[in-house]
Amino acid sequence: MDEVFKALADASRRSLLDRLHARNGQTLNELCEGLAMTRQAVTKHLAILEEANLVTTIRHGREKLHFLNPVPIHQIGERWIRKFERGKLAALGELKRQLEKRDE
Amino acid sequence: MDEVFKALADASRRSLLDRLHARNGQTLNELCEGLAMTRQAVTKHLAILEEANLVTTIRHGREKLHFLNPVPIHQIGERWIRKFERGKLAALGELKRQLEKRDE
DNA sequence: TTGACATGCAATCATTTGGTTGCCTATTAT
DNA sequence: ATAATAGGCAACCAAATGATTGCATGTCAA
Repeated sequence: MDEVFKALADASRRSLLDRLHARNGQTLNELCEGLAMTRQAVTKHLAILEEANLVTTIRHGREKLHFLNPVPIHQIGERWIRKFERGKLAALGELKRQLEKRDE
Repeated sequence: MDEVFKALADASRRSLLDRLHARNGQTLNELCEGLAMTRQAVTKHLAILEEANLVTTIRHGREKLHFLNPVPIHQIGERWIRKFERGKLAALGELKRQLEKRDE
């Protein structure tokens, strides 16, 4: 879980996920196109995404195809974000009450 | 958005949010209790959470009360995670297809 | 088979990050 | 008044991070 959060913390990596979401199964060079980064930098980002299981790859000859794995993202939503949504209204209510109390 | 992702990337900060979720409106010292970190380290984490608008504070005499703001978390869920859930089945399907193609 | 293409590996570098220590200020309680 | 309490500020430090460059390897096509 921590690895996923860490992987998602970088805007370049989130944009790589966006690219794969737009078109899945791209090669490293395709993913590099138009980015203000060297290929090696992209390689490192992809390695981190792969480590976090957000991206799966398969070699196809001399090419490496990258596929988005949406499962960990879904899990963040289910296991983490949802927890905070339950207490959401209560939290805001309590905050509002305290803010008003400030003027007493 | 980037600030929120960055703020959530650290396990200590997520655990501070957990603590506030368990009991909202805690002081700095309360949030420090039982943590293997100095008060100043916690202060810095809270500053980052506050900067990302995940935590709101109000001074109450010499105490500073910390409140969880669940809105940015909710936005991550709505604006970011949901996007990937829509393509979820398609993505997994395409991955499966490619994996099978590997053996050709 | 040999040159071009796709990717991998390793060393290096600057910056950011997470943390510490030491001291200072403001507020409350005795 | 003064001591204790709650928090703030600043300098400093080690380690992690994001990125680069240079070279190596593996694969395909002419």
